[in-house]
Amino acid sequence: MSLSALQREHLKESLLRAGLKPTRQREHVFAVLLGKRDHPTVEEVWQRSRQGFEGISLATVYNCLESFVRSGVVRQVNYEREPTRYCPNLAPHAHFKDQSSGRVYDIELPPATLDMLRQLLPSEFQPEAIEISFHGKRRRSTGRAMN
Amino acid sequence: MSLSALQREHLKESLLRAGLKPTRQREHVFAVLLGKRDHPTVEEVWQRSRQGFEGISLATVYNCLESFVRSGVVRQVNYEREPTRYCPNLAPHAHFKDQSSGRVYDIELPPATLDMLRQLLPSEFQPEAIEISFHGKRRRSTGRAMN
DNA sequence: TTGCAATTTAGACTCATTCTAATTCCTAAG
DNA sequence: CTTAGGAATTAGAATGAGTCTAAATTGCAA
Repeated sequence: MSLSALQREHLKESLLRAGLKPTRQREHVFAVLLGKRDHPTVEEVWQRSRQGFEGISLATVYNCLESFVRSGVVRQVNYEREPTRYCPNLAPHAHFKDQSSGRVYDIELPPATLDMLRQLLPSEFQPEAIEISFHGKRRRSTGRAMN
Repeated sequence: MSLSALQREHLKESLLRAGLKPTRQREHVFAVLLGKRDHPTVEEVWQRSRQGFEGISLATVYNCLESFVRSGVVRQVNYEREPTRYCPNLAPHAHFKDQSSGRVYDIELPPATLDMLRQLLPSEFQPEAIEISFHGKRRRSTGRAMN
């Protein structure tokens, strides 16, 4: 439930590079985010953060998450107009939302796929981000558990 | 600014298939949507609809747009948490949002691309929709105007 | 120590969207 | 031509995720 030295260092550097300070709250919220590989909403991050950080405020959790996004250590995930979710997986990936459970899964994305998508753009479009999201149903798996 | 017989028929059928009624308001709002090939917000659709339909209410515009989405004649486009936009282009396509102007462009999507994306999913995931959105900057074009 | 700028905080506020309850509209039956 | 009933429309209230504000706190550097 707490950061490794490496993770702490990574966070610190990323924040500083963005002109932000590594604070107790930010370290704690980041640890919470890494502690469970799902895609929690702000509210969920807040609930989890309060265990281990007495009295941290919702506003602070909003601020922390925004600072993570600004410093590039976390991604935002939006589905329709539901509450924004946060994702500490930095590798390029898409998202799949299972409409029965509401859960969001990461789908690995080969670099070639991104390249191919970029090629679809007329040359005057310069993409800075590509977002790919599926939604549908997830059948009972035949293989082993995932996530 | 008004529907062709074909378009009117298409709308009517689609609504009926979804168990909804073709009404004056729905026809008008649909015509407004087809009348300009951009990606208007509800508020924008409302403003446009009031010219030509005295006193149509915002709630009705919300209802109409929802009925179009439910009957499959229009797509929703969401960027971050900005107001939802609506898109009458039914061909498979991605969206590109120009962060300087705020404008959203349609990017044509070859069927092969969608197939390739579907292949990335483990077999237990059954997608019903795939959404691809770019955002970035659009340079001064070297070619002819687009849209 | 002191000063200062960033951060945290509680609570007020915003605003897109949804809900509610009353009216209006259509259609089909009598 | 009425009438009944269900859907659609409407104005306005309610919701709720997210943002803003202003005051208190923190942590660092002079």
